[in-house]
Amino acid sequence: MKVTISDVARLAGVSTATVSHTINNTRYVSGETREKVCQAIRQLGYTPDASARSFRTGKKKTIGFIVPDISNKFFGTIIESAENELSAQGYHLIIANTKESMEREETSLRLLTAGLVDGLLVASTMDSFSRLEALIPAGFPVVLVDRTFEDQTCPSVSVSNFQPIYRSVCRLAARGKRRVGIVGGLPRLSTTKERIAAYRAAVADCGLPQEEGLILCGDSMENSAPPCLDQLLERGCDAILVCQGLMASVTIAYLRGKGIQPRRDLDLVSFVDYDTRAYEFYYDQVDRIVQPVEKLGKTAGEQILLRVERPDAPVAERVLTSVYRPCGEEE
Amino acid sequence: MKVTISDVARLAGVSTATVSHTINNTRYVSGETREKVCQAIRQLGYTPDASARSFRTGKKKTIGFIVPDISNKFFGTIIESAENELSAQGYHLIIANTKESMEREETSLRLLTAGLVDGLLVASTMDSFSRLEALIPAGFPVVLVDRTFEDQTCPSVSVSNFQPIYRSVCRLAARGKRRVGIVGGLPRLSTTKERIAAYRAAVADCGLPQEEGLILCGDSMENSAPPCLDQLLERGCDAILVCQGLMASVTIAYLRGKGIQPRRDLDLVSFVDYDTRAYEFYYDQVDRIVQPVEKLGKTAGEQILLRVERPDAPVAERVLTSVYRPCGEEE
DNA sequence: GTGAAAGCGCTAACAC
DNA sequence: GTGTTAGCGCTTTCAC
Repeated sequence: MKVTISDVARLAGVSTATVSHTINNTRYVSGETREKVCQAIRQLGYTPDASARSFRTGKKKTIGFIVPDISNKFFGTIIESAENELSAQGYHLIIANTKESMEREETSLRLLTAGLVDGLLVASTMDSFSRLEALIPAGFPVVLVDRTFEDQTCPSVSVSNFQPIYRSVCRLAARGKRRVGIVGGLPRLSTTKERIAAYRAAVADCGLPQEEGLILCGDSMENSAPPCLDQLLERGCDAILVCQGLMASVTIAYLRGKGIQPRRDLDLVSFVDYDTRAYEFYYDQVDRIVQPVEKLGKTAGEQILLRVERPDAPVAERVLTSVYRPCGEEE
Repeated sequence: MKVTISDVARLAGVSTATVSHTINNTRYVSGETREKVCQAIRQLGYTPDASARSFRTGKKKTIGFIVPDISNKFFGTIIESAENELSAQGYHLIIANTKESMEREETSLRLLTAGLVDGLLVASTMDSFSRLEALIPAGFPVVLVDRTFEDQTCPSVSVSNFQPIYRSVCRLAARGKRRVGIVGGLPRLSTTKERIAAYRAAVADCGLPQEEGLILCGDSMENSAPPCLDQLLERGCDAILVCQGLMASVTIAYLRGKGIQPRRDLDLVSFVDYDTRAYEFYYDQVDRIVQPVEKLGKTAGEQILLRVERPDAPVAERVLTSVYRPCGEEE
């Protein structure tokens, strides 16, 4: 049978209150008593039951993370560093994978907010904040990760998109490129929208042709890049921006399959999920936009814990900066 | 304030028992009563509290997964398909990342088995089964994933290693390669040991030189491949097997950086985490060993649910088969 | 066909 | 410095 706190109390000859307090260091216990209790605990092999405890206290010591695609290294890395942060504070991480489906996200939101977790990290695939908000109980701690909304009312941690994209287009123009195409992720996502906006601004400012046909979107999953690339090539692009790490890796391999070599045949700007540098193919032949992925996860972890512990803390929108690293330039 | 089952009962004018039974379909409730209850639930916006429920029933509807490296796509994919399987049955997934540290695995085991989850999936980094077993309460449902132990007493789901490695060495020998090197993962892991054993057998059977210096191990993380490769090249290898997906990706990029091209300069056999085919670099120039990654995750999910629901089911060791796909051969 | 009520194991007033 | 005890919200016997 299961060993309970009363078994320990009985064996140690004290009350359950004392046992509880010794375990949790929540009021003074004399050295002698403490010893008896620890002794009894060891002897019985007692472990406090986590679900009884969280039922009683209302604290689950668990954070949920709703992710669009766990098998994508970008999110894998974010999860990893968030988990680091959380486990250091004694919290656990529950994962829900949506595969970029709004329905799946709805289900997960409903499930996780029903007393399963203390707070929620969400890299949302929703097309509007209201749809998300509707599923979150009032006052429930939530932090948006990577993807934001213009009208959001909860804190977020994301990455700056404007500057690196804008700069990269300028540099392409300076190199004499004229037909610059762009491949975005899912059109409804803030990341995609911001990146395309930055591209539009730069194209206009640099005096490049503003053709809607050079702006294409995939679905943020890996297999969506090739059809976009085919179209852009057909439309005579001499440079292409790929705005998502996974799609960018596929791009390089796909172009190679067609005998197209970066730099020689086509200038490429690609988002990289993280900075492997030397071990990456053509790392010296494509302009790269490096996102602070680890930092994103770590900050997300910090922020959600902050909100869980102090729900009335001011709502912050943290924006981390990505780095633009043109090929051939070190550091 | 929080809405409880008694609030619903009061508003509907029935007992809490009836409310509970209506929600859970656990005994007959007349259409009329059911209607009143549902009405009240809707009106109050009631959601049963998950932690109260799991406290009461002892069922958490949650499975833990102890993983060596979430940011590795191999495990990301396994997690994804396991989560699919679990969420379809109304279960959640808690992740713990060990980063191949035995201490971290110990902590996670202790934490997760203390009433947090109904069962555990473990891709263990332990050097012995006994060390793992010592931390698992008797009768606690556990399924080992990917990595097994000779003396294990719990069920496992893993991948066959012998045949593809053996065949690949034979084929290298047939192509006239003589100095075949191998790069394994962490030496203590079953996967590494099995792969090296298969390599040894094949080398002996094919009459190739049996040199211990051609057998090198990394740490199963991505940056460990290059030093091994340098050594093998120095020792004059004309073919190399890389026994781990992540290390294999790095290998290809690393060799390119050194101007070494697969097939032309060096034959390469590499584990691939999953079968992207066309979108992969040099997919047509390296022999590949494709592991059934999705299947591994799915089966792991199925197996742990089986054990959670019927703890006395026979202990099965499921071994899935990897496919050996020599370059240039379709299908 | 439905209700009353006893807990699940723990924490935290409150009492001494 | 320690003990008593009332619940947390739910499920589930047992009774009618």
